[in-house]
Amino acid sequence: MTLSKPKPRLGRPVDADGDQTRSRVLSAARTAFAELGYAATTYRLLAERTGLAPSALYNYFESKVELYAAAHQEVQIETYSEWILPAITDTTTFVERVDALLESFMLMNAENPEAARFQAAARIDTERHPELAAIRDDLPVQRRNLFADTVDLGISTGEIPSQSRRSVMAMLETLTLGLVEISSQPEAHRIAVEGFRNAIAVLVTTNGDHL
Amino acid sequence: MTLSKPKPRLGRPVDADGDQTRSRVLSAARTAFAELGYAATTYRLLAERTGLAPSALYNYFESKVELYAAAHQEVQIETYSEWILPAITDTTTFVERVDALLESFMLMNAENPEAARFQAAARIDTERHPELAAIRDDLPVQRRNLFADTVDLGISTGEIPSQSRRSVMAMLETLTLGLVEISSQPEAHRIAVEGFRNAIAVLVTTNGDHL
Amino acid sequence: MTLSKPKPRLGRPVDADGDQTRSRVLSAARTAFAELGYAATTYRLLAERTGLAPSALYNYFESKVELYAAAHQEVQIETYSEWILPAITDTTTFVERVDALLESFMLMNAENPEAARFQAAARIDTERHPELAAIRDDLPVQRRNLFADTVDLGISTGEIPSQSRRSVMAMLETLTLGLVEISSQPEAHRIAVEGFRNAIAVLVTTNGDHL
Amino acid sequence: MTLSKPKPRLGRPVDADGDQTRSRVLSAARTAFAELGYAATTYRLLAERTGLAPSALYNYFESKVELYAAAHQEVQIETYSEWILPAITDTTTFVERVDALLESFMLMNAENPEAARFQAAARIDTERHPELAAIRDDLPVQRRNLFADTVDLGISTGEIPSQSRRSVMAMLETLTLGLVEISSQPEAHRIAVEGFRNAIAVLVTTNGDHL
DNA sequence: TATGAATGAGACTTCATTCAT
DNA sequence: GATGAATGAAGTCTCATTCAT
Repeated sequence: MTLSKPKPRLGRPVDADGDQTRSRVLSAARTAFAELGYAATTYRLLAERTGLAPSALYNYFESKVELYAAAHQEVQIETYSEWILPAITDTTTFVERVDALLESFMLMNAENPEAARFQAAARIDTERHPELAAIRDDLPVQRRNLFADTVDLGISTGEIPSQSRRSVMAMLETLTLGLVEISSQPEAHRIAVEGFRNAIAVLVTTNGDHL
Repeated sequence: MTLSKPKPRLGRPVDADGDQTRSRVLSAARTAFAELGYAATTYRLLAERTGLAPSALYNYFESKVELYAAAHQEVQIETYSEWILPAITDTTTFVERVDALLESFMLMNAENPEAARFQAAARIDTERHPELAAIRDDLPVQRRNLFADTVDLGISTGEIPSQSRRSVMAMLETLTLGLVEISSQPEAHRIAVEGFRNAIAVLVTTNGDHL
Repeated sequence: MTLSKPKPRLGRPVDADGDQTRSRVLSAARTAFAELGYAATTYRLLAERTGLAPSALYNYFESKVELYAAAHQEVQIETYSEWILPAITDTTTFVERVDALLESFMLMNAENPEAARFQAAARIDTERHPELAAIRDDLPVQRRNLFADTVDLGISTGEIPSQSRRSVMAMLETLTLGLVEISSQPEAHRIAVEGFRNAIAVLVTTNGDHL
Repeated sequence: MTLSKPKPRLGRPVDADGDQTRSRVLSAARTAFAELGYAATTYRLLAERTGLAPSALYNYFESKVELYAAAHQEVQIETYSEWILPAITDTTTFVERVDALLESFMLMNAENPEAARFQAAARIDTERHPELAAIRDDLPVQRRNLFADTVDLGISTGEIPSQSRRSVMAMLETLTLGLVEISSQPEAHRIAVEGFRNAIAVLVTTNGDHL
C-alpha cells in the first residue's frame, strides 16, 4: 500500500573509477587528520566528505591505521620531493642551505598549509596512539638526516666549528618544530622565518665561532 | 588462579579522605592528559590509576571538561608562579630576561617534565575539542604578554630596535613552541637551550641592529 | 601550606528536629513526584530541595519505594479526610452527593492542586514501575467503594434504576478520571465540573429512567 | 546447560531487510512506550524485543527522541485516519457526531488498545520530558479542533445554545480524557461509552437548553 | 565497487544505595 | 541525625569494523 522510497541500487556503479575515488578518500583523510587529529577523524565523517558510505572506504584501505599510514606517507613524500629537495639543490654553504630550508618552510606553509598542519598533528597523534607506533618510528629519522647533512656541510665549509655539531643540530630541530607549530598563525610564521634567516646569516658569517 | 585484587566493598572506605583523593585524581588526570591527550584519557583509565570506580570521579569533578579545566589551571599556575616568575624577577635587560626564561624552561623541563608535556598537549587539545574552547581562549594571552613585556624591555634599554618588535616577538614565540615540542628529548632540549642562550647574547650585544 | 576550606562538621546537628525534617522531606517528595513522576524524582533533587545531603534522606525512608508509598498514603488520606468525606456528609440523595463530590473535586483542584496532580501521576507511575505494584493494588478500591456507595444511595432513593448500577458507576469513574487529567487546565476543569453538575441534575431529576 | 540462543555473527545477516526491521523496531517501540513510558523504555529492552543489538537501532532512528516522535506520529495518523475521520464522515448533527466519536473510541479501544494506551502515556511523557516538548506542542491542537468543530456543528443546528460553547467543549475534553484513562479496563470502558451516548442523546434532544 | 544492515566494545554520565565518621 | 566518600548497574550513544547483496 505505502509507496516505499526507491532504494539505491547496489553493486558496482557504472561510472566508478577506483584510482580516482582512492585519491578522493586519501585527500579527505589528509584534511581531516590535519584538522581534527586521528581520533576525531571518523569513518562517518570521511564518508560524508567523499560522498561514499563508510563501508566503501574499506575497499581502499583495510583499516583506519592503514589509511592514516597512507596519508602520512603521501605528505612526507610530497614535502620532501616538492618542497625541501628542490630548495636545497645547488646550495653549497650552510648559510645558503639553511636559508633555502627556511624559505621552503615558509613557502610550503603559505601554499600547502594542510600538509604543514598534518605534520604538526602527526607528531602528537603517532605518540598518543600505540597503533601508530610503526609510523612514528621512521618519522624523525628523515628530518635528522636532513639536519645532519646540513650541519656537516657547514663543518666542511668551515662555517661551523665541528664541536658545535650537536648543538647546531638541536637548535635546527627546535626551530623547525617551532615553525611547524606556529604555522597556524601564517603572519607570525612568515615574520619569524625572515627573522631567523637574517639572524643565522649574521651569526654564521660574522661570528661563526660563537655557535 | 591469579592473585585477585581485594574486592572493594560498598560504602565509604575506612580511611577515606576527600582532599587527598581529589589530589590523586587531579594528578592522575594531569599525567594522562599529558601522555594521551583529552580524548584518549578515559574515565576507566583514570579509575584504574586512582583505584576508584569510574563513577567516584564525579564526586570531585562534575564532568570531563571540568576535570580538564582544573588540571589545566593547576599546570598554568604552577608554571608561572614556580618557574617563570621567580626566574625573571630582578632581570633588567632583554638579554638577561630571555636568558632567564630559557633557563627556566630548561629547568622546568628537567624537573617537571609532565607539566611541559601537558602544555604541549593542551595546545592541540583545546583546538581539537570545541568543549575546551573556553580554556583555550585565555591561554595564549599570558604567554604573549610575557613576550611583549620582554621585548618592550629590550626596546627601552636600546637592545632592540623598535621596528623589530614584531619580528622578535614572533621569533621568541617560535622558539618557545619548538622547545616545548622537543622537550620529549631532554638532552636535545638542554643543548638547544644553551645554544640559543649563547646565540641571543651574541646577536644582541654585538649586533643588535641586525635583529 | 594551602588553606583547605573548612569542612562542615559531621555528626548530629544541635538544632536537628527529626519530625520536622521528615515532614519537609515528605512534602518535597510529594511535590516532585507530582511534577516529575517517580523515575525523574531523584534523591539528588530532593536533597537540593530540602537542603540535606542525599544520604540523609535514608534516615527517614529506607528506600525510594518506601518514600513514594509514604507520600502516596499521605495524599490519599488527606484527599479523603479533608475533601471528600466532609463534602458528602449530610448528603441524602444521589444528586446531592454527586454534586457534593464534584464540588469537592473542584475545590481541591483549586486549593490543593498538587495533591490532584499527584494522584494523576500515581495512576501512571504505579503501573509503570513494578516495584510500586503493592501501592497500585489498594488504590482503586477506595474509589470504587465511594462510587458504589453513591450509586447504591441513588438506587435506594429511586433516583437510579437498579439495572443501571454498573453503567452509572463506570460513568462516574470515567468522569472522575477525566477531571483529574484535565486538572492541569484549571479553568477548563472548573467549567467542566459545573457543566456536569448541571447535566446530572437534569438527567436524574427529570429523566432518571434514561440512565 | 540451558539452551543457549544462537550467537549472532558480525556483519549483515543473510535475510536482512531494512524496511521490515524498521517496522519491527517502530512497533516494539510503540508497545513499550505505551506500556512503560518514555523513561523506562530502554534501548536494551527494545533490542531484546527486536532481536537486534542496541546499537543497531541507530540505523533507523538517530536518537531516542526521534524514535519516540516517529512512534507518536504513527499513532496519531492512525488514530485520525483509521478511526476518527471515517466515523464522523456523513454525520450532520451534534448528537450524531458525538455518538460517532464515542463509538469510534470504543471500537479503537477494543481493537487497537495499544494505540489508546500510547496516547494516554504520551500526555504524561511529553510533559515530563522537556526533550519531547516539540511533540507535545502540536498534539492537543488537533483534538481541540475536533471538539470545536463538533460543538460548532451543534450550535449551527440549534442543538447547543451558543453561550454553552466553552462548557460543552470542556465537558467533551474531560470525557475523552476519562475514557482514555479508563481504557485499561475494557469492560468499564465499553459500558461507560454506552451510558454517555445515551445520556447525551437524552440531554440534547429533550433538554438542549439545559446544557 | 558500492551500499546498507548488523555487531560489540567502549565512551561519558546518572542513579539508588551503602557505610564510616 | 547528618555528611561525604564510595560502588555497581544501567542509560544513551558513537565508533570501527564485518558481511550479504
